[in-house]
Amino acid sequence: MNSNMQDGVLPEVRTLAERVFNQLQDAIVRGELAPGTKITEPGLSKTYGISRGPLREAMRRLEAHRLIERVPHVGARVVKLSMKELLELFDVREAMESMAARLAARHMSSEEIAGLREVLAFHERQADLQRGEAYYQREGDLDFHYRIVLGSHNRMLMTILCDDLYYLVRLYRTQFSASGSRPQRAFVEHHRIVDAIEAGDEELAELLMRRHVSASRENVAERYAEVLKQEEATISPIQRTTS
Amino acid sequence: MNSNMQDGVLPEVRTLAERVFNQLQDAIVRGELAPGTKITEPGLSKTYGISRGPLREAMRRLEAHRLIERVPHVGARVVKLSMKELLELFDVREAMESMAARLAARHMSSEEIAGLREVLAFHERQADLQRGEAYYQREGDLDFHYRIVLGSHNRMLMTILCDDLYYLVRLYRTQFSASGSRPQRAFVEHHRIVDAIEAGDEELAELLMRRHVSASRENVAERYAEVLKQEEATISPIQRTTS
DNA sequence: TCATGATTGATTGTCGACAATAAGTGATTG
DNA sequence: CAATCACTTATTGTCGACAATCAATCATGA
Repeated sequence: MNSNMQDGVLPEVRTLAERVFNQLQDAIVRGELAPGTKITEPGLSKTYGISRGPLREAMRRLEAHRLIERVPHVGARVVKLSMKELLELFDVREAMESMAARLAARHMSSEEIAGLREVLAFHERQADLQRGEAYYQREGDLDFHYRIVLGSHNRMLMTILCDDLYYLVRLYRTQFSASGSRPQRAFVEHHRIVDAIEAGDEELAELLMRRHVSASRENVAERYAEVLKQEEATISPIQRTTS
Repeated sequence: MNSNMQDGVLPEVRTLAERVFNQLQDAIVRGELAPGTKITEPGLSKTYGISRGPLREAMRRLEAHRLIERVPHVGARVVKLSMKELLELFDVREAMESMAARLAARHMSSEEIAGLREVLAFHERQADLQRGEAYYQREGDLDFHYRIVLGSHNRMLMTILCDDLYYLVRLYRTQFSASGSRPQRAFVEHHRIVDAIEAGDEELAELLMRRHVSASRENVAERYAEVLKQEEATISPIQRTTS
């Protein structure tokens, strides 16, 4: 079962601009185009073998998805998420995904819930096999959240979260090479959330999802504080002399 | 004091595409371009006196903001919000704006809070003068929400709400010619929310904002149910014969 | 030696024309 | 008479070229 669907229906790439948009999006999210890289239209135009017209169109869409940043008459560069912006992203996710969980508890069918349980079981099995390899766990986590958003049956929520924010989440994970967040605890939380959804307990589902995202945020913030403290102790003295 | 600021700083329209984007956005939101209207590139190109290049760029941005809908090789038309989509919009707003209120309670400076109070007072004075004229009340309501979102100091939240969703809200208000929602009660709720923010009570600010948006949603849903029931009783018999 | 100014180079913004696709119209056939 | 097919027409997708703008470099002067 293909759980990595794109916007519900596969988009049927019928135009050049769309194709190069997908290619660029992938390249950015996978880290092939490093954050901060300057994007020049003639450059990409040559590498992808198309004219600047459709390319500009693709870049406009990338800008709308916040994957690149443009300045008029100057150019575009791949976004470089700061930790501040990452924490902002978590706040938005906390708000939107907890609402998604509430709506999922209201609307999800028993088939959808069964599918959700399958996703959970599948990724736990994978996690058992390859300990330490956090990659699949991360993708699995995103799959789980993805499913619940779909279960909200709210198209606007789906668009904002799945089409916009999740690409940013994946981008962050490559940029910060963020290690998987609290594996076993996350699994337990996932199960509790599904339980609440299955019971149709909107309040609880919302609350649990909220805590889940919030805990993830705190985990990141904490790790960030450590890194910052270490830099404080090592780089700072050098910086003092050079400046 | 100009409370109708756009993205914090006025955008300094430096390019044709940007200018025509703003013009089109205004035309759509004000209802000059009726919902469902087909948009043709050569047509707009002539009316605005520019070539198709920047026009396509503007249309891409409109599409990203969900103000028009495009189908490859077919064309674009102005969005026509259904009641279902409107209720979806309210759910998203409930989630995002309650989070904004929480963050506003955490971060808003006393100057910002004072400004917020001014906005409230100003619009109440206006409402006293022109009873029945719901227009200013509606704009005032949006101003209030706008300010709180800015007070969250969360740029991602600001972008999603102020740059994307609020234009949809205004579009809805022209499409459904929605009458102002519960004037005096809304005013009371606004004051309570500001009180909570000023007290730094995150939980309460969030809860009150949530109820405020939710009540607004229920008001719309109720009104919609009435309209639906009336149509059921009048149009339906005719429809039965024609079909 | 440093600051300021003009110049050059490259990149973006804009335009008009051509090719490809889809919808509407009319004619033809079962 | 209805349905299907071909054709016409309009609209979108794509391309290459020109103009406007910005950044960097180099020269000039204090």
